[in-house]
Amino acid sequence: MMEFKSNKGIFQQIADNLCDRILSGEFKTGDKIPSVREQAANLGVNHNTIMRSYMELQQKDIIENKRGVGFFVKEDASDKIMESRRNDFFKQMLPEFIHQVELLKITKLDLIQLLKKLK
Amino acid sequence: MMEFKSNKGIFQQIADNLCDRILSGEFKTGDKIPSVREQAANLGVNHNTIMRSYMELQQKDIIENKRGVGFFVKEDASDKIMESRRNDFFKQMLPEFIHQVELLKITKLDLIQLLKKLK
Amino acid sequence: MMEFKSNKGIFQQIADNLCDRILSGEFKTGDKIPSVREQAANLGVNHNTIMRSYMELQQKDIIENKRGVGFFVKEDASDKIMESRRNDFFKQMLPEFIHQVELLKITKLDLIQLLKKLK
Amino acid sequence: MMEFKSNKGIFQQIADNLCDRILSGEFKTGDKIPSVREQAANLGVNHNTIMRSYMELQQKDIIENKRGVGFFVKEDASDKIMESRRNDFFKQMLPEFIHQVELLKITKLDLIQLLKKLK
DNA sequence: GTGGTCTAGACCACC
DNA sequence: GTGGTCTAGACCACA
Repeated sequence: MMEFKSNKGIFQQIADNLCDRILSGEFKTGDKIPSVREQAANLGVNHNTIMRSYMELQQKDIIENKRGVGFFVKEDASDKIMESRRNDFFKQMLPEFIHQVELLKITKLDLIQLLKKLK
Repeated sequence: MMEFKSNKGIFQQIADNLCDRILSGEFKTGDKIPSVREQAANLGVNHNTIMRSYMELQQKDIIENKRGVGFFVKEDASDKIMESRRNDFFKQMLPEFIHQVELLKITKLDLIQLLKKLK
Repeated sequence: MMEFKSNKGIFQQIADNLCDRILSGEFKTGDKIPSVREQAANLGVNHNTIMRSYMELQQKDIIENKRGVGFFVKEDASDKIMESRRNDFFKQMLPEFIHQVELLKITKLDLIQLLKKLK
Repeated sequence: MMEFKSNKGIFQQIADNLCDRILSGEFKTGDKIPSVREQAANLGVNHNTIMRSYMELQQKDIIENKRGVGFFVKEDASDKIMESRRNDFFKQMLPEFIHQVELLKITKLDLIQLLKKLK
């Protein structure tokens, strides 16, 4: 089973979670990831939902399918994941973050203080 | 016209945008904001969508409706907006931001450099 | 209703068919194509199947979605379709064709005769 | 090892490949073809898949099984393959080919040029 | 056993 | 009204 947030699609969260596990080293290049239906059972989710996650990751060249055998982690999967996340961060999160900081009139110093504390 | 992001509802983005303009001082207490239909034409959006934005803001006590006349900015609107944004920022955005920074292995120094440049 | 071949996925055939109709000029840039559920009813197919067709075409930049309104033909859709088909032809069909011709020991002259007759 | 296309079954491609080699004269009437397990190792494929290829060819009277010894090329195998291919070519490939050529608006002259170059 | 596709039907957010 | 997601369950081809 797995807990799902309501703001993102379940299939997205499953894909993200798998990426996390690849980044953490749990799955490495060439490793077989859980089969669609096995994963569906694990997470208590319909197999179509898993399928969609896997298709998405396949399109992003993170996993590949060996017919009749299963899905496997592709070479450089970690790099691709990191790159994609970096992209999201710099193009979406960071600008919004800056925008909010400015609107809230949080000064540069305040912000740096804030970040120091929290890390 | 206005560009809309795909991750948030259009009505949300319109409401947010109006709040931004209130915070910036473009609209002050007692000012009339654009009529629903005018706004709809400006933004190239169905008027029902504008209506929903305005209703949302009315519920948050940021604007009020004078029937047959239009919507007007309420007293202390800026404060209410700021308070709500602060809340969102510290409870949602900041934690997520920190999380991403850590995942991407962006160092404290990198981050501070980044923020200095961009502001 | 629509007749489907068994060798290709239904969703593929539906996407292809829509492309054909774009190429034929039935749908032009900016036109709204039938809504997912309307199309589903038209073709006697589940709406998920139509959805998949449309998603595929959206990814290929042939159609786009206006939220809450429907799917619309994008600019240069015809060009993109033609390019994609050309690609398929030269990278898949033509080589296989040549291969078969050689195996069957059909001479250049025979072949040209054949093509002249049939066109 | 061998590269497999995704549009046809692997077992099909293996059978086709073997036929190609028979046509080319690499295997003649009475020759023993590679054993199932040897072939499986060569192609990096499950032996069941090879088995299915061989069964298919056996049914078409192209090879035969001598129990405990192996599979052997039958008499007139080449002729049977050729006949079957001719059939496929004229009933399926050629019409589709013509259809695509017309869709892509490739002129008769272009086509002939193309075929001259490639052969 | 593996993926892949399709259906029927539900529920949701958004316009 | 529009798309978008999910479920449950079925069926198929392929390895």
